[in-house]
Amino acid sequence: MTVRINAPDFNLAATLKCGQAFRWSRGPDGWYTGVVGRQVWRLRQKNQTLEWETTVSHPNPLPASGARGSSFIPSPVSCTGEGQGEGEVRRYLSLDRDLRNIVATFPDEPHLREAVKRHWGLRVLRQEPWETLASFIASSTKQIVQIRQIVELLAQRFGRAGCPQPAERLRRDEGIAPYHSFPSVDTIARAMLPELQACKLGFRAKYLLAAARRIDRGEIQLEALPKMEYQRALEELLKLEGVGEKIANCTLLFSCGHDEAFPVDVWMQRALKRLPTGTDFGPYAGWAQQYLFYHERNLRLLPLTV
DNA sequence: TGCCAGGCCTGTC
DNA sequence: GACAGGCATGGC
Repeated sequence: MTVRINAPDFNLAATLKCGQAFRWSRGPDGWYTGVVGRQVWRLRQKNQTLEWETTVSHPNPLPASGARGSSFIPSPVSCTGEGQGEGEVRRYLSLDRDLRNIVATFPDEPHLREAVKRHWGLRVLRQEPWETLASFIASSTKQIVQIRQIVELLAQRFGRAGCPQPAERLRRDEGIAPYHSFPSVDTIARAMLPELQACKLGFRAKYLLAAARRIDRGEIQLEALPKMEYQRALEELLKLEGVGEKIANCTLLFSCGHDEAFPVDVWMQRALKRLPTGTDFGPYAGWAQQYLFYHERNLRLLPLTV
């Protein structure tokens, strides 16, 4: 079943390709396929209408071959939107936010105006905090294509096998692997370092493992971050080895609703040189940042491949 | 083949 | 406090 959602002021492609999420792929039919939680989602935009399809996880999970932990296996008729509300999609894509009001708070600078104009409709996602944190721990001095590869390897090795869409389910019999959810905190916490290193994490493997173990022990409570003041939430994440301000701010912005979080990487350093020193980006600095980041990438003829 | 990548840690000054 | 070097690995 395809659910149709009214989505004004929204740009699906920019939102999924702008470097805040690593698990979305665009098919030749224009559908974007990704894994959100334990579901496979398909999204397609036609003007102001967003089309959404999803799977439903099986009520009695079975182990997946090669994957650690229990699996979620599709029921034979699972590839529908039945039982799912569009509210979940609207929340994930921040369609419940008023983009015009957000952009109205941006500083009136020509370069930022141009970035917003070119990529109008880009929205900051509300992803799952652990997946976001882990993905950005893996991102350190990695190209985005490599981050996507690492995240996929982690999911295949430690995640739960999920439901491919109908057409692909047919091809699965020909050797197409199923989709996998991102591995849980406790699954990574129980992993051995060489297992993580085998996912091409390199020196980042020890940081991911240490973070998972501390979170699993309850020393850092990710679920509390969205409710904390921004500065307090930042300090919590900075307690983790291998997590500096850049990774912490990515986590707070892309998964915890802290709109003021402002990650600065090498691309943002370049973008900021185009703006007056000390520019105040306001309460939605993170949203402005994401427009600037994506615009900078495109100016360098490096549109993010999804 | 060399440079660089959505960084961070550590040692040195 | 500022800065440089090291860290793993692969795309370009």
